[in-house]
Amino acid sequence: MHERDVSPLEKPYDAKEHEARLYKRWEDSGYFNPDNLPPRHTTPYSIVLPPPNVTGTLHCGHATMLAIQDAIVRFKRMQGFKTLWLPGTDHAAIATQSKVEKEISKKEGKSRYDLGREELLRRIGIFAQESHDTIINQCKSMGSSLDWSREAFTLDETRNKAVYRAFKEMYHAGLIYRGQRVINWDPKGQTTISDDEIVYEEREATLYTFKYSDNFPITISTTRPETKFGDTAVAVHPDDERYAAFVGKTIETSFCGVPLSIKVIADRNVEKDFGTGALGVTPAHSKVDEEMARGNDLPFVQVIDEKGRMTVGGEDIIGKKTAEAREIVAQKLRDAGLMVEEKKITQNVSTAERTGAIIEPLPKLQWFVAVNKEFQFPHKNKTIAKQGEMVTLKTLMHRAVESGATTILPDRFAKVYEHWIDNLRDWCISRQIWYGHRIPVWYKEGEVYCGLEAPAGDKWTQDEDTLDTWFSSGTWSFSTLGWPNDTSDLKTYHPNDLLETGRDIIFFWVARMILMSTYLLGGVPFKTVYLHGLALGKDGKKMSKSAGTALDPLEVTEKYGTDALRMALIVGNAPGNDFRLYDDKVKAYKHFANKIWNASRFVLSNTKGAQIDEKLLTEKDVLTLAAWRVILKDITEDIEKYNLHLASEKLYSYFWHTFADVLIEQTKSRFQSEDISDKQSAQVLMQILLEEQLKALHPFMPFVTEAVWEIMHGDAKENLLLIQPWTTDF
RNA sequence: GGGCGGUUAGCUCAGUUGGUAGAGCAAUUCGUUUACACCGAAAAGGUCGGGGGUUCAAAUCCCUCACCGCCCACCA
Repeated sequence: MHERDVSPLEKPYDAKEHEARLYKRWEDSGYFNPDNLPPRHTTPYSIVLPPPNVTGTLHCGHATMLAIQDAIVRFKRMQGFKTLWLPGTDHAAIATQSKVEKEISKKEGKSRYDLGREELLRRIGIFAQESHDTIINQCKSMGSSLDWSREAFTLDETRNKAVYRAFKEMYHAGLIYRGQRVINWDPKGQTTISDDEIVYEEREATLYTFKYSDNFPITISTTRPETKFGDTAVAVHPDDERYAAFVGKTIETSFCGVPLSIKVIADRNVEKDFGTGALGVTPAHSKVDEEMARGNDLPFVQVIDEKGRMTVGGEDIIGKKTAEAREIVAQKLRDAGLMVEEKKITQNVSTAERTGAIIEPLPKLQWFVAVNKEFQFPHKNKTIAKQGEMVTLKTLMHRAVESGATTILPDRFAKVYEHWIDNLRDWCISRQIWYGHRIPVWYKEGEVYCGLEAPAGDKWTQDEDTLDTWFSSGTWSFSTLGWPNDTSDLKTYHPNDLLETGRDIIFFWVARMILMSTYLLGGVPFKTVYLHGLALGKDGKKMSKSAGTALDPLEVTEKYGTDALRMALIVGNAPGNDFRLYDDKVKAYKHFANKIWNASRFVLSNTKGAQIDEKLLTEKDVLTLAAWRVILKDITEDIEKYNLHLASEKLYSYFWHTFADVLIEQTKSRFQSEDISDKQSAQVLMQILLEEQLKALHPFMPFVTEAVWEIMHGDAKENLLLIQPWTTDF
């Protein structure tokens, strides 16, 4: 039996004295790795960490996910599950490259083209490694019980193989294709981006109403007159009698000195009441117009290049940026008496998430994932579809959730997910940046070959582009477990039991993981998706680094302790809802950590040498213990339903207001009592209650509870609170 | 335009299937009798956004309106 020394409890709880030390004890014990857990841990339970981007440091969003996931993982581990929480980081392609590029440009005035591919990648590699190290240490300081022996990186060798295999299988199935499409071009980042990487910003714009020229019978409206050099049609609503006589005709005209051949077409998407009810169709510079063009067999005329400069127009226009050209064109129209009206309107402008640049739709040859293409489901004995059944990727994504194989919490997000899939278009996966997985396709004189290495023979050149970072993170649930190799980890831990992540990346990531897993493995990637909300500042607005409203989680833990921050991130944070994080809230839980510490001191110093035997309990104390266990049962069920916000609050409330305020106060006289059996009973009761509460609190406040436990049970690794069995005597 | 969330004590938020309104923080009064002042006790504070309905009973279910926030679509 461990000889209890309560002297460390004499002063107030100081998180700094214990945290790094205890984390090391946990790590050294090996218990973060499920393979090392005691034999009672048989049934697997798995979570993968959403890999933080190697773009810098940990923010409150990371702290939130770490607090929630670690609480769940510690709970499951104590319950006796063979618990795996697998860590990793994300190379985050465009985010990382643009960050490094920005720095190089600022410090050295050089662009990526000055450095060249190899040198830029070398620099990014250094930056990524530094960020990685910082982030890993920060994850550890949050107390995260991650299995570091299985750490993964989206760009490491194993993940690289997985990405290649995914690409190859989809390529050969015709689900990845190369095609000429109007894509979202980011003129600042000089790359394509997917529809999901667009952020709409409301801005004021001028709606110009005019005619191309005097001989053209229809007046049109646009906010971008400079694109009209690329018009090949005018579209009107089929029921619009004003223009019915022109439909089907092609009119030769000109625009600011450039000849145009305009076909008048009818299309249901045109609003009769907007502007003049007629719209100039620019197939090369608008996705909507592109669709009309394909339906009506219209030619594409590109008039803007990748730098966002004009390639068509007069001397005074060619080479100008679009915004400048717009003014020149408008002035010409005014001068020629063609301008009918100029009106201010507010308009949603598409901007690039990462660079903030206004998106320029351009026709380009790019790689896409076909989400609507039918194919035969290739897997045997799967519940999501029958082998050979005709399905699309969309079908599979739908079925994952509709079938109940994956449950989304809170369930209202299931509707959001379904709606997104319905509207999904082919996913553009090629990027013109250098940091990332190079597209594994090789070309030679019209031949195309898909492979990691060039085929035998000379003159094969690899596709210059890299893959969208979400293509690789889409494989995360299984690439982290060793796929495409048939590993025992994959058999044991896939599908993951839980995916816990921010509600803002349900489309980017959750949906893509479902796509990849249902297609490549034939089943869902995880059984449950738990979406947490955003950590907001005290003002209720999104924290922003540039506005200085971002809380640095490490500064907060420095001040109040990690347990305090973890509690502040969990209590009152209902699934899916945004929540505010502020100093006072964290402070309240620092006080709670101290309360636990002091109450423990009282109990331990008054029960030295006393036995723990429930048979010694008086009738009344039996009832008190039973009342606690009713609450504990409730708490257990809350955690199992992932209602951590309820469980944590109940624990807080019981510990403080029942255990400390009532029971401890009562025992003060009982410990002095002449009635030996009553005194004994009080000692037994208080020890049991303390132990069971420490266990129950451990997932939420691992450090202070482990520190007390250590005083009670010594420092043998088998006695770590980390692996003590969850109380089940309800 | 479509959808979702929110509106509960001064502030920040809980409230699981309808059954007498809860917590933390702040503010008030009192209290340092050996766990803790990073404390305790007491009292105070709400017609649960407005209106209507269902019910013996509504913060909770239904309808409607208002305001705040978010997401999706993209009317040129």
